[in-house]
Amino acid sequence: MKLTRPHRPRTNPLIHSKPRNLCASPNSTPKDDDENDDPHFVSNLSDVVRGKQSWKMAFSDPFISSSLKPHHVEKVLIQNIRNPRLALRFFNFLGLHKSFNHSTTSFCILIHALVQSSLFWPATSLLQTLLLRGLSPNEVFQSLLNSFKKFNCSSSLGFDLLVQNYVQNKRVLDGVVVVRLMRECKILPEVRTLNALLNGLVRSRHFNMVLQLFDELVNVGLRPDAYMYTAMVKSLCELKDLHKANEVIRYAESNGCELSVVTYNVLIHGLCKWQRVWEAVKIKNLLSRKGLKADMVTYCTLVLGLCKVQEFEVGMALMKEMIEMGFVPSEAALSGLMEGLRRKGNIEDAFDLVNKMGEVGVMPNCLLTMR
DNA sequence: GTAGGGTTAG
Repeated sequence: MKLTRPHRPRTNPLIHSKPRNLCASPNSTPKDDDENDDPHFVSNLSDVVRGKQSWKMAFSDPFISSSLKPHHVEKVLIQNIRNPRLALRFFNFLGLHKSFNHSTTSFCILIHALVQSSLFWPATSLLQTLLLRGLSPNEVFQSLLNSFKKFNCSSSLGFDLLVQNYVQNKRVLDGVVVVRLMRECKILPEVRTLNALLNGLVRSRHFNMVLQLFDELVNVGLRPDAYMYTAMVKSLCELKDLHKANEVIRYAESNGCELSVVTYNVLIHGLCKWQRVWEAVKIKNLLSRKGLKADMVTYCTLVLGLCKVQEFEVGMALMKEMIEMGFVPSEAALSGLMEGLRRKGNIEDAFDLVNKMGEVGVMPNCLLTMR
């Protein structure tokens, strides 16, 4: 239902302060308009936004609605930047109820303002809407940067949100573009943001990109954490640069970074993948010296790695060790080993394993193949 | 938020 026109329309403060350049050609850029604008119009807009009266009422005059331009809104947002919730409500009011076509600048001002107040969810949501406009990562970054500089923002998390958004939408390479632009402007992403990006790159098998990005950021002072080192080790392993993978771990250790068993498991898996199982076993044996313990993944990875090079007896020994330590082997490791033992005709060990498993209540599916 | 098990995007 449409609200009726106010009884005293002349009290609408906006009506008295319409911008002078109503007849400006539609092609004139907002920048040209800026200088000529009646400043009262914008400040009255701000008053209305902050005031108690109904926005619907104040903006019901079609003349006002039609003379309101994105650069006016930008100014109102800036004047209310300390109150991002209010600014957002106004922004949404215009967008939802007036179908107002906001400028990219308005989006960026609000995104930064919301982030400064830790209002990340609405900031992300705004960013998503902005990205629907199909801007290039370069364009979005430049717009964010302009407002970032203009308002002397204390937090650069708006840029992080952009990178995170690209990662979530599987646009990892666009995320890389943004991180590189950030670096050029001496803005460092959060370690968590970067880790999300690096893991996205690993998932999409852009391993060389992981190495490059890591170097670029460490060179400008970023301090990697265990997660970041793990992504590096994984990438190096996939690229078969096992020596460098080892070096990265040594480097992390010498820098006092507390690695978990996961990083070592990644290296162990890499070594197994390239048939360097004995080195992998060595890594596992050195874990206790670092205050770490081999876990299920360590053992299963090694057992499968040993099967790959037909070392079923050693695989069997490790399997026993892991069962003794109370781990229940994965179906994959179990089946791999059983199948190998069976093929080699080592039925004895195979049945030994079946009995051991019976004791802990696990029966491998592959028993069906052992008839 | 990082790891293993045949598994990979665009």
